[in-house]
Amino acid sequence: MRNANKIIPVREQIADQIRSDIIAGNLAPNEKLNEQGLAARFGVSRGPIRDVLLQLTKEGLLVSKSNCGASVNSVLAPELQEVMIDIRRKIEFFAIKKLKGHLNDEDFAALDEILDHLQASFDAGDFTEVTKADIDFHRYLVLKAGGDELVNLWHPIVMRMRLNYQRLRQSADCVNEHRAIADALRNNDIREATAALKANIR
Amino acid sequence: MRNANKIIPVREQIADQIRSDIIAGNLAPNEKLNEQGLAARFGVSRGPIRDVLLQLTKEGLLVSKSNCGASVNSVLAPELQEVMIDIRRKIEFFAIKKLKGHLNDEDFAALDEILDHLQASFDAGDFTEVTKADIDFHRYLVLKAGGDELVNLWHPIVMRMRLNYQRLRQSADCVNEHRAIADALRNNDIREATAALKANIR
DNA sequence: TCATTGTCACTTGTTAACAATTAGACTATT
DNA sequence: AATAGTCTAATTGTTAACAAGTGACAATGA
Repeated sequence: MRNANKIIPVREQIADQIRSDIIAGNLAPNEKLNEQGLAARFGVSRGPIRDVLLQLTKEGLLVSKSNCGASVNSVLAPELQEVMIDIRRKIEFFAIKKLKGHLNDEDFAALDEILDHLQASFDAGDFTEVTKADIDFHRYLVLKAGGDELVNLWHPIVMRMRLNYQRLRQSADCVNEHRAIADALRNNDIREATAALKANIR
Repeated sequence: MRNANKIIPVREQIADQIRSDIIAGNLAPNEKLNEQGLAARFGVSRGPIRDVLLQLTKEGLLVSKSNCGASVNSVLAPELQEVMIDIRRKIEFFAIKKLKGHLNDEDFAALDEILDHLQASFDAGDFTEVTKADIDFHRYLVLKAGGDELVNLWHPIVMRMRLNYQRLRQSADCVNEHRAIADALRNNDIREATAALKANIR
């Protein structure tokens, strides 16, 4: 049983919020982020804000030039996008291969919960939440297979990809694709799971 | 012609120094880093130090728990090490494929300079410098092919790999392997360059 | 007119003091 | 003696003031 009421540091909460804003499109590419503006918005001083901007810059969501502040990164060149997709597939293929036969009922319950949330968000038309649930689903598998270490490598890639197709492909297939992955995992059918993942990550 | 005397921000200099310390083994895995100790050492306040620790944590060199500080990360599980190698090869293969026919004399001069430095450092027995030159060589190609964007993805992986085989494989082959890569690129022989890279990245 | 220089508001970088949290030692109790 | 509880010192998290850098615009001079 994992810790139920986990504590989330201030800096993580702010980072999540800004990530959401970028995914939701509230912050357009090349838009500049003002430190004291953000500080006022979140009711903290500039210190933690600076921490967050540094983190998001390291993740590739922002770009920052010395003495000039941080702004939202623009889309990747198509060729780099391809490389990112390749790498992300490699990581997640590794994850499901490693997890074959090691997922228990608790894991599937957690995945189902995420899928339900995904479905509900999609029905409600809340595409920001759809994206978050989508990411949560994949993160669960990556975390289980490779721990924080692998998540730290994987996460920036996903966020960078998300930045690219802003809200382009939020079709109804999204839910089905993830259900297909979960079902294949439940059946221990790695070939099918890999195929489903490959179809989903693009 | 690119800017000759480029300015390096304080925070980058400190980060580089700490990275070197970790690579050189002056900072052992699990060793804790004290903020005000580092602040005193570099003659700055704790602010910039915190920035650096955050950065290095995002790079995977350090791990930090809330309110408990940062410490040097330990080695990767072998299976994750394999994944890292795969990903790094993917990135660098992409780089040389893209660079085929696009490297000019200036590029080769820069690579030769790095190789000379590598050779000299190896002869002098300065293995920390050898490692840096090694990384510089690869970084040059990755940067040229994919820009900062790709370097940002690639760099943490390399550093994380370095953390693993501390100073294990600093054989004389190191120089030769890199010369082989440079020569193959000069001859526009991608097959050979890829093979040489594959032999070098392991 | 055009280029150069100086000024000014604004933003980021840095610092030092303060608040909150932790780890370790010490004591008291069973 | 072992354990629980409390205290203290050390460390991290946060804040607000100060220093330094940037970009835009006006003034100056050829």
